[in-house]
Amino acid sequence: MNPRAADLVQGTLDMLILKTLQLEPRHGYGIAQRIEQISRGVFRVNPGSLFPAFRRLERQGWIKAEWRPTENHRRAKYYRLTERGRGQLRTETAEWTKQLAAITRIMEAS
Amino acid sequence: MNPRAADLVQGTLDMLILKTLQLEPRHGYGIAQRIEQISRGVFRVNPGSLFPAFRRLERQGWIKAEWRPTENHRRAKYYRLTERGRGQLRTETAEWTKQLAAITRIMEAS
DNA sequence: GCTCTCCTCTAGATAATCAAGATGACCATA
DNA sequence: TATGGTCATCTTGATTATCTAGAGGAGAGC
Repeated sequence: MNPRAADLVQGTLDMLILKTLQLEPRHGYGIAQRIEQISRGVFRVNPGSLFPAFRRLERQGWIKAEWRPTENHRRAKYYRLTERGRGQLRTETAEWTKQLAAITRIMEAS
Repeated sequence: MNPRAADLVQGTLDMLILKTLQLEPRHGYGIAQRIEQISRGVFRVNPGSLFPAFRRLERQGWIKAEWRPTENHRRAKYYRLTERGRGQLRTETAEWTKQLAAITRIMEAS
């Protein structure tokens, strides 16, 4: 069996997607690629997780999709962060920081 | 509605339980209390998550249970970490560290 | 007797993820 | 023209960790 990429820490995918869109709109495939690259292969996001996440985030009004040609003259659906999406990113980042600190405290308790 | 304790980051409960047992055996209720205390109330582990986790960990041979009286002369099931459990704790800690670094890289990418 | 706290445990629902594809279009090469 | 690679979207079905919302028992204090 191949060395498998780690499963995503459940609950973080939405935050990672929003974060990935913070600077500029991207299409789904590009988002997955970016997460894989920056995580240095630790997270390999699978389409069966990615596309349901897009629908979730769209339904909440945090991202918006638009069909556009890519640089390679192919069609792709570009997602951009809405204003409410930026707010949500801040909220989720704060929550993550809090939980991270809590886990760290437990892991470092002597 | 009361300010609710944050949901556990999914996948970390097993690690937190093993960690809590690292120094000495504890009973289930005590484990939940300790996690809540050290996390300063961020995680409020609920029995419906806790006891299934115990069965999982026991089935894997990572913890072992034994009925014993508490300091208050009540019966309680004390769980202790097995040798294999200590190995598993090391493995999960390493994996968590790796994933944490990956998430941090994504969250800090400019 | 009564209630509070300690402590174990269960049933059912929810929801995020995974595995394993299908589909189609552009592009390079034979 | 045929073929195969890679870009790109999307689906179906299963798994599984968690949550909500309890039940139940037993000692302690009043």
